[in-house]
Formats: sequence, C-alpha cells, structure tokens
Amino acid sequence: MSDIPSPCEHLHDVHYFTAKDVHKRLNAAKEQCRANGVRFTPLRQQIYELVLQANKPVGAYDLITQLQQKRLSAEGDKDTVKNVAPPTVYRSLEFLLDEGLIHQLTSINAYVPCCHPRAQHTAAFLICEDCQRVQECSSLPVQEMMSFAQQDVGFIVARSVIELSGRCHACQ
Amino acid sequence: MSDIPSPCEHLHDVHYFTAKDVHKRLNAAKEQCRANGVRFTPLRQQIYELVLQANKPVGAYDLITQLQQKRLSAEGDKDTVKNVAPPTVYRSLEFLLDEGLIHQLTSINAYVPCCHPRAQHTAAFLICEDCQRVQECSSLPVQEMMSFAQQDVGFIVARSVIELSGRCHACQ
DNA sequence: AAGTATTATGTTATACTATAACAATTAAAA
DNA sequence: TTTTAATTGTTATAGTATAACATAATACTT
Repeated sequence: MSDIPSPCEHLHDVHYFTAKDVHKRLNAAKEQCRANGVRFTPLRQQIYELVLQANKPVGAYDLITQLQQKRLSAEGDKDTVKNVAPPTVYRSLEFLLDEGLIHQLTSINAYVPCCHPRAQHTAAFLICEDCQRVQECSSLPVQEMMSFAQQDVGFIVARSVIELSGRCHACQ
Repeated sequence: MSDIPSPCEHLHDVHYFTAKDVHKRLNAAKEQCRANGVRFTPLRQQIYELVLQANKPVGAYDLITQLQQKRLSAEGDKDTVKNVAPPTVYRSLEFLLDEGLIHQLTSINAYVPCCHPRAQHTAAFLICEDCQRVQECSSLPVQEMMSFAQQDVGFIVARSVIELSGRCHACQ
C-alpha cells in the first residue's frame, strides 16, 4: 500500500485490492444482500467486481465497455451476446450505492468501492489528480461539519458531497 | 431575509439580492476586474447579473435561454440577433469562477453568486432541496477539514467540493 | 492612425453523462 | 402452475459540457 501517515483509523485507500480481497468483498456483499433481503444478481456482482478491481475511480461508460468485452469473451456464440446499454450499468450502480457498497464521486463522475460497507455513512474523499488514487475519510472533521450544519445552522443533511482534489502525499 | 440563526459570521444566504445590491455587486466586480487587469465585458456582466438576480442556483442552459431572450427583446431587428450557444455561456462562467465572483455547485450542475468575492476561498454549501435556497459557509469546520487533509494526511488540496443537501431551517 | 497581436465571442459539431419509457425475461410468491 | 413482482434489455432522448475553428473586438506597437 502506501507510506502515508494515518493519524486516523478512518482513512483508507479505496484501491488496490488483491484478488483475494476482491473475493472476500464479493462474499461479504453476497452475505449482506441476503441479510437485507435484496438480490445480489450476477450482473450486480460483475459490476461490483469491476469497481473493486479498478485501481482508480471508474466511470459508468468505462463499465459499459468493460462489461461488453467481458460478455464477448465469455460467450462462445458472438451473435447472441446482448449489448450493454447505459441503463443496465446505471441501475446496478444505483443498487450498489443504495447498499452502501460503492460511493459516487460527483465531481469527477466516477465510482469507487466503499472501504467499510455498512449503513449509509457520510465520508470525505481525497482525490489525487496526479495518480488518480482516492482516500476515503469518515473521521472527525467530516462529522464536525455535519453537526455544525445540523446543530448550529439547523440544516438537516440528507446527502453530502465532500470531495477534495489535489496531490496526495505520495505524489509530492 | 430569513430567521435562521447565524452563529457564524461566515454563513450567508446566497440569494435574494435587492436590485440595489445587484447594482453594487456589479460595480464592485467592475472595480475588481480593473484592479486585476482582466476585462469585465458586457457579456460577462450580463451573465453575472443573471446569476445575481436568480433566487436559486441557475444552470448553464437556463442562462443560455435567458440570455437569448434578453437579446431578442433588446434588439429591434430580430433578424440580426445572434444565437447564444453553450460555449458563450460556459466561457463567461469560467471567467466568473476564476475571478471568484460565483461558485459552481457540482452536485446539482448549477451556479450561485459568491457571498464574499475575493481571493479563492474554500466554502461549504448547504443546499435546501425544498426551497432551493443555498447557504454559503466558510467557517470553522470547513477550515478544519482543509487543515486535516493538509497537515494530518499530507494531501495538498487544490479544489474542493463540499455540498450538503437536505432541508434548511425555514423548511422544517 | 495603421497595422499587428491578443483576447473575446460566434459558430458548428460533437463528446460525455444520465434517464424515460416500454418490452422481454427471470425469479419469487401464491 | 399461475400469478405477481423484480430485474434486465432495448430504444430513444435529455442534460451537461467541450473541441475546433471562424469572426469580431480590443489592446498594443510603431
């Protein structure tokens, strides 16, 4: 991984899962979905896998391309392969977002795995414009922002987008 | 304005400028641009004015429509009116962003006036999904997030997107 | 003031991101 | 098994943004 100091236990690279890690995540997701009574279909699993395997945030249309290629190389008969259209991917992304398995990076129109899949949680993202790596942070300052909004301003936060772009420690 | 408590001097509604306020802003912007050695052209001024006059965040294509209408009603001879194409508006928006006169709300693809036009400053935005009003906040928690990223994580922040959507105090 | 360079705007085309609407298919429930 | 519900496929299109080049306006130089 990296030699970035981690003064905060809630700060993580979101990339560079080993094959083993990916496998673990898939199983955990399968289990979580069963527990939640929702279906972790092959399509959803494939898309989650692609997001996990990427070493940088992936765009929806990247996923469309990759999924199409996967289908072409998997299928024997090329003529029966179904096309991958945007809604196919966007719907699965929405599912994964709802399950908290991935995060959307609004500022760059891309998606990354969630470091700690669990109930909806707010998080900040540090996006390196140089190496493209992303760190997810759900630590103190983020929570303070939330409580500031809620308690001091009286604003009830439903959704948050906190994305800081710049240069990560390793790229300086 | 509103009866929202303002525990923080750096918290402001970004909308509801009076005609007088708009006029003041335009003059201030003119002065600032002169000082910076950049040109505050009629087009840029018009677009800034539209952003100031809006009582909610405006999208680029809203501005295109409004600008087109303005040209049609201003011009006597309808045949010589030039069309407003996207680049026309986007380029002026970019200029206004660079000058710090407006902010971009990435999560809703819209633009709002900056409360305190000045050197680039990071700010958080509270976006009410009910009344559409936006509050700009450059107070403590935001600065803490920045210093956390920079000092504790070693991440140099170049651009930030901090947007909290939900319900404002008045809409509860 | 004329000519040159620079900046800004107009124009056309297109890329990229995302969703609506409806059909077909698959899985779950009765 | 039949019915129902959920998922996926398919076609079309909406919405956001930029590339590339032409024209026009402004600033600069002599």
